[in-house]
Amino acid sequence: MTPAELSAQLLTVVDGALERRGESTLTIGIDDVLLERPKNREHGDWASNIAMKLAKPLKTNPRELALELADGIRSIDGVSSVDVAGPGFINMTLDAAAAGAIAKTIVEQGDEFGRGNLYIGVKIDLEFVSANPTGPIHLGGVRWAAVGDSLARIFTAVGGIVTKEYYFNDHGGQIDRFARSLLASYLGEPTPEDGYGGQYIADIADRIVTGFTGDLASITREDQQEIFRAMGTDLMFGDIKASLHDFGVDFDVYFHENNLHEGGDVGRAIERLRTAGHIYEAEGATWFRSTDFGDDKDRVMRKSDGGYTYFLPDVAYHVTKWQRGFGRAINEQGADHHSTITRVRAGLQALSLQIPKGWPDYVLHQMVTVMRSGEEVKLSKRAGSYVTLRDLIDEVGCDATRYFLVARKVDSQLIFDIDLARSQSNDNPVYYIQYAHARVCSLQRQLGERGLGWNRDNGLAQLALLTSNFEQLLMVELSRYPEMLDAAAQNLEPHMLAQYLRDLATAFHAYYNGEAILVADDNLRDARLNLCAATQQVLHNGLDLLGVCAPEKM
RNA sequence: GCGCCCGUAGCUCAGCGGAUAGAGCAAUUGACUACGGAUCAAUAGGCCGGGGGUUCAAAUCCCUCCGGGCGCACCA
Repeated sequence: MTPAELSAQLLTVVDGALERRGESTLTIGIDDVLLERPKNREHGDWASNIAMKLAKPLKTNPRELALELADGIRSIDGVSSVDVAGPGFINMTLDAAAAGAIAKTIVEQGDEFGRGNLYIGVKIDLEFVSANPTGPIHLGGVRWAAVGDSLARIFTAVGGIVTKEYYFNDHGGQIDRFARSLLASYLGEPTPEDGYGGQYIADIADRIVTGFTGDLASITREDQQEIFRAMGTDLMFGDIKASLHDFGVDFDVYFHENNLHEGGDVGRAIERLRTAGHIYEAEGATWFRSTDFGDDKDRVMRKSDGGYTYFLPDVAYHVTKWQRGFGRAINEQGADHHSTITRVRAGLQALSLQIPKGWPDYVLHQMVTVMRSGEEVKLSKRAGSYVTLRDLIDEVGCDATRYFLVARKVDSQLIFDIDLARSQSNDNPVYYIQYAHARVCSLQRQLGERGLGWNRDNGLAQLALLTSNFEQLLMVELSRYPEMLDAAAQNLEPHMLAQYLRDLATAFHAYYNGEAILVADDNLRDARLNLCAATQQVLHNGLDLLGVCAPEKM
């Protein structure tokens, strides 16, 4: 019996009770019949607070109503006992066969288990990382990469058609500063006042000098700077892409800001705003009257020097997303850019393109504090102090880094202690989860070595033998997987998956230590092996959505 | 000053309307000559930042104050 089936049955019982009371105005939907997993095992497999919710509108005592509903629930097939507890909770326990059915479902559905239809057919654009190619990708960007990529995988698992997109900012002041810094390094000049420092600048400059086929020394400084700009961003971007790839993160679309300028999107957007009367000239600049759309002050769109601020290209960029047919667009970005949200949405509204008001969605994540030797490392490209993705892959490892970064809620500031991550990487919960998976694999290997077999079909028929407390707890965890995945997708919170997998691994390790799996009794052994296989499958499916591997041996 | 986010065990974090607030690390103590101890079991550790409210029920929702982070550019 699946949670949804129980929920539907419960609804019928509640409807019956309402009918008996001649209550016709009160309609109860499937969502109102709240089923929850009690934290305490003594409260059964499932609990409902529906009696407490209905007591008031029905002008009755919650306990009385609960007792009445409990009578109806007792007759549901697969429910073995029902109790009323506390102020009116209805606690239900399933019989062993009904509970064991989850293992059968998982083994039969395999890789498909947990896939849902929450976002079936929905085209989703997920933009993340989008770091400027002015330096190596650092810890903040790695957090985006881990979270964004997992989110993309989760969306896909619940039916979404996902495009992972990277907005490549190869235009504007930051890039100029980067180019000037490279040039200065080449010429042996000190780093410009507002430029970037760090060893990587010298490295990139060297690579440009080596790679450039013409005679750098004989061209003008302007031309030199242009060379360093073009080749520098290419090299830097290549490095970023390569380290992300090694981290298991690849994008479907790399959108270059330059295309917006060259393709005329920016110009068209500004004309459309002008025609609609949303812009004005003042102090030599062109302004957007964003206060008409909820912003707290008007914004400059075109600077007095003729260049655009980032704002207009951003809006034009989102217009292309809309025009590319993404009913859902989600941008992941650092909390330090949160003020762009109002502006981008305001700009899109002003264009009158029938774009919904709350479009696009944002996932903001708080900043990462890096600790090393007990002290905070101030991250700064300019000062050249940072921890790069490459460092993390080399020193901590992909799986541990990904798990650590995705296991936290995005809106909590997190502290990344390099020494801890490196020296105690074995304490990372990811190994605990992977170990659970490897243990099941080991059991299956053991079978052969002991000359035992595993009759899967018999195991599926014997699931009612799984009656121990360990087994019951493990099955409860397993059955939570689909609903947990939906919740993670709905709330844009992949950390729920990371937490879940740890809980599942805990339930498995406890079982493994508490009961022998490879027992002499064929029926019991087959049934237990099926439960282990189900666990292995869910661990595998879940880890895959985190971009973490599920090893057979460790 | 205004806006967004966060204050939960010594540390890092879950829980976000339900029944005794959870986990990992750190501390203390145990476990089968073993299906891999990268494990398990147990003890100890909390006025869930303070104060008001809403509710049958608040760590969770609302208000307020106090702490911390991040924004508030003709930077991105």
